Formats: sequence, structure tokens, C-alpha cells
Amino acid sequence: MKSIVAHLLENALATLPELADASADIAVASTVERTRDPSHGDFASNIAMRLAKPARMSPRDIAAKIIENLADSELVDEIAIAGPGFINFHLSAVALHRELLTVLDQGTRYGRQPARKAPRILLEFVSANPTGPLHVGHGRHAAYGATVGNLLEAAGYPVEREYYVNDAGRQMDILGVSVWLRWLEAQGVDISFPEAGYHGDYIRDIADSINTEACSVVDAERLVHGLPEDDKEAIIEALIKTAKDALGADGFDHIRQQALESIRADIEEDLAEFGVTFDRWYSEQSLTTSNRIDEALAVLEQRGMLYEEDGATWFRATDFGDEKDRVVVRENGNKTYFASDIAYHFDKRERGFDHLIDILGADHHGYVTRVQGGLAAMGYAAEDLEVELMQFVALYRGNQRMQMSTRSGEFDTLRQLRAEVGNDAARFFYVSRSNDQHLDFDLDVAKSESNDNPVYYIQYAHARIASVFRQLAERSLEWDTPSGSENLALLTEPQEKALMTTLSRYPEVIDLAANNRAPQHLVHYLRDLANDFHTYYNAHAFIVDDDKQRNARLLLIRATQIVIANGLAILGVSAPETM
RNA sequence: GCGCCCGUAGCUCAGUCGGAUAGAGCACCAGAUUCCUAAUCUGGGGGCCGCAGGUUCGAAUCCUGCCGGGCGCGCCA
Repeated sequence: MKSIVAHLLENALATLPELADASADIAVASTVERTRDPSHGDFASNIAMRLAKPARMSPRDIAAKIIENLADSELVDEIAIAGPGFINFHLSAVALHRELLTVLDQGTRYGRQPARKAPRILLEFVSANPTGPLHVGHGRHAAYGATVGNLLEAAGYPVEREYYVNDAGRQMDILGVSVWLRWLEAQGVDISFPEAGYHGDYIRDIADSINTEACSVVDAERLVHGLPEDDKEAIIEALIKTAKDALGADGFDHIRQQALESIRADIEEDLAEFGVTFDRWYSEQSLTTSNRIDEALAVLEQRGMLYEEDGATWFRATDFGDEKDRVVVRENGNKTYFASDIAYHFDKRERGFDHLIDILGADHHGYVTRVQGGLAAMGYAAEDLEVELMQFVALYRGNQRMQMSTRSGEFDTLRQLRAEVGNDAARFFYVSRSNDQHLDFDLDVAKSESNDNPVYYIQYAHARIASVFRQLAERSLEWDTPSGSENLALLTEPQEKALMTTLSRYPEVIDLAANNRAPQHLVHYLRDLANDFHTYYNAHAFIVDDDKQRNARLLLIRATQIVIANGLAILGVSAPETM
């Protein structure tokens, strides 16, 4: 709809050579926006004000000139100059009717743009460490990432979703030793579980369920022998060494990998139940086995981006705006997590993705500059990597704030949250506010007031429409679509006009939400749309005696039902036929 | 100390690229159904957009400073 107005303006400008210079670097479509006040029409353009200074004319004079040269269109009823120089466009009923028929015609495809080939987008999100179940904070990442992926797809982008599995490094050893100790405990060995181990009950479950052929029993004495005191990190380190000695490197590896896969599979299942799926689970370990890290470091070396100091290898991050240079290979020869990360992002670009989007926790913001620096140092553009930071979720039960820590075992899991409030409400609530806002999630409120949750309000609108069509059948009537199409001119009530106008905004909302990675725009839109529908429902009957009017009204609410279903599908929320 | 994010109604939050009289839900007050689902609708009260400057036709929005809150500043991951 917006493009109708933009094209009219572009054509008018083309006939005005005196404005050509001034308007050269203005995108006409960017001057056109929906009005907030219906008395200003449907769309307004501020182009006359933007041209005033370069063209050295008054805005209202420019507006008058443009209007004079606007071609007549059956899609626009009235064009007016308003205020300091806005050009207001009132769309015709014909334009709204045409859009309604487009909704019916395109159905589930309505609001989706044609698929394009580029840029190829790689969307990475969640990527929680496979050391325990997902907690409520990860749930926000999952809901947001999945919805942004759906939005990008609807906007026509080729997008793939990827989960980076942090299955390398010390945390995996801690996981392995935690499982082993719980297994020993189950064998009757008296252990003192280390503070720095993973305390959650799921560790016991894993110890019970895995193949323990590789496990060997050691006595309690050996476990505590020579343990350092007080320093919890040194204690866990010593226990890992004991485990490797007792089990052998292969034996320990066997336990560790089983634990890892058990947790990873659990996370995958949890997310799938939440309607969140990935095209690829990318293993950090595989970066080492495929020599990807060494290749990336070689590229950096070749470009002169590395140097040796204090026995370590450093990346010149300060050349790319970071506050200090960063170690990529430690003095002990081990590569850092940062080395994996730049190799991983290098790999993403090498795999042919043009634009990389990472959804990261707000605590990772210090990391963005150096990873972008890594890309730039390897010959790509820093801007190829876009990072969307998610602010934290604080979980409450009433006034009680919950602690969320995987190691302490006191977290509240995504599973618990989903069981308590349901997938639909959780998906909806998680994306209903901007990703850069903190989210207070009160379980008591979400449970006790679940009937007041906006998601039900929107779903109810969908169910009500389904109910109307069921009623129609019960009264032995049929919806005559051609008759409805021919009689759209009968839709003259203010509630009908409002509903048609809101429906016509849908493609613009998808575009806006996708481009800004901002699902909350869609959430608010669907709320508005449901509100327009409920208002209409209360004001007028749809199943009226007059055939023409009935068929026209049924067409309008069918279009409404389609748009609600399409929008909810993008949010990952169900559109029920009954409630 | 330095860096990033946030500050909008009693509460939780929207507010697009700077646009016209700043919006919604909850809560509060008053109403609506012989009729398609009352999980609904209609009306009402409620604002120094943290504070102070600046930019301009125009600022909640952009810039600077300050105040308040969150997070980050490892040869951890």
C-alpha cells in the first residue's frame, strides 16, 4: 500500500525538473509513513519539508507543486496539504478492497515477500553451553531468535539457523568429572562433591543412564589425597587429573562425550518442543579436528596480525578498535576460546554466508568489537557480523527473585517455565518487548493471570472467527466468496474501514519487524488487529439476512483470520479454532 | 576509572528514518449481551518522556554534560 503512494510521488517528481537536484539523494519511499491520526488520511509524506532547504522554496509551495503533478489514481480519494507542509493521502475504498482480495488470494503467503537469493544470512542463537538444561534466560534467546528467523524468511531472505555447541575446553572436563563423581557416589563411594562441579540433579540422571564400562571405582581415600584446600578451582583441577589417571584419557573422554551428547540432545528436544529448530548444530570440537582454527590463525599470521609476547601469541585487536590486544595461543600452547570464535566466524563467511547475525547475551557486549576485528583482519568487513544483544531475564515468584546459576543448581529451567505458562504464552511474552530491555518474568502473574495475557486475546479473535463460520454451517448457510468480492462496497461501517486499514498494514509491519530484528512490532500489531476485530464483532452481526452484506462481511473476517494466523505463525504461537 | 545498554502514566512496556494533540495492557471508576464465544466491547481519570543545554521548520527520538539502574573490562568459556 505504501508503494502506491511512493510511486505516485516519484512520478510527480519526475515531471518537476526544478526539484530534481534537491530530491536526488532522497529515497521517496522513506518520506512516506502511516499517519497516527485518521483525520490526516492513511499516509503522509514529509518530502516537501525535506526539499525546502535544498530547493530554497517554502514547504507548502513545494507540496502544492507536487500535488498539481500527481497522476489521478483510483486508489487515492483525496490529497491535501496539512500543517507545515505534509502531503496527506486518503486511500480509496477501492485500494482497501483490492488488498482484501489479495489477502484471500494469497492466504498463508500473504505478507511474505518473494524469495531472493542474497544476501545469505546465518542466524546463530541460543548456543548455550552443553553443561546443563536450558534456563529461562535461554528461552528468551530461543523465542527471539526463532521469531527473527521467521521474520527474515517472510521478508524473503535466505536464512539458516545455527547452534554453536561449546563442546571444547575446560568446562567439558568439569562436566565429565562431575558425572564420574556422581557415578562413584551411586556405587557407594563416600565423596565430597566439589563446589566448582555441576551440582544439578541432571548430573545424577546422566550418571545413571550412560554406558559406564569405562568407569572404574576408586576409593574415597584416593579422591581426597593431595587435594588443595580452599581454592575451589584448584580442587576441581586436581579431581579432573585424578579422573584422567583412573580412567585413562580415552576412558575419561568416553564419559565426557556421553555426558555432552546426553545434554545436547536434551537441549535439542527441549527447543523442538518449544517450536525452535536449527538447520545445523555446529561443534566447537570440529573446528579443531578440521584444522579450522589453525587455518584462521595462518591467515592472520600471513596478514601480519599476530605477534609473540611473554610466550603467548597475540592478535592485534587494538588495530580494530578493541581496547587491548588479545591472546589467541596461550603460553602453555593451548588456543583460547577467542581463537575458536574468530575461526568460527571466519568459517561462516567462508561457507558463503554474506551476513552473520549473532544473538548474544548482554554480558557478551565486550566481545563484539574483537570478533568483528577478527573478521576485518582476515579480509572481510567488520559489518558482516551483526550482533543483537539480549538483556537479561529476571525470574520472579511473586516478590521473590530467583537465582539462575547452572553450577549451583538453583536455576529454573525453560522446561519448568513452559510447563507452567504454556508454550504459546511463553513464546509470546518473550518477544513482546525489545531485546535491549530487561525482562521481569513473574511466574505467579503469568500463571494466575494467564487469562489476561494478550496472547489469549489474539487467539480468541481467531477462534471467534472460526466459530462464526461454524455457526454459518449450523444455520445451513454457505459463504459465497464471489458474491462477497462483488459487494465489498457494502463495507461502509467505521469498524469495517478501521479493520480493512489495519489489515492492509500487515506487510509493512513484517518488513519493519524483520529489518529492525524487532518482533515486538508484530506483537503490537496483532494486538491492534484483534482489538479492531473484537470491536467490530461487538458492534455488528456478520451473519445477517442480506446475502450480499453477509458475504462481504464474511470475506472481511476471513481475511482477518488469515492475517492473525499468519502473524501468530511467525511468532511460533498456535492459532486455535476453538477456545 | 573506561566501555556498552536502559530511564516514557501507579505497575509492565510500545513509540519506525526526527513529524502533526505522546500510546497500549494491567490496576482504578462508570456502563453494555432477548443476537455469531463476556477470554469481548464502550466511556473516564491519570505524563516535567530522568535533569540541563545544543542542533532545526519541528526532538521522547540526534549531539554534549550530569543523575540513576543493569552489564562488561582474564593467557576463563
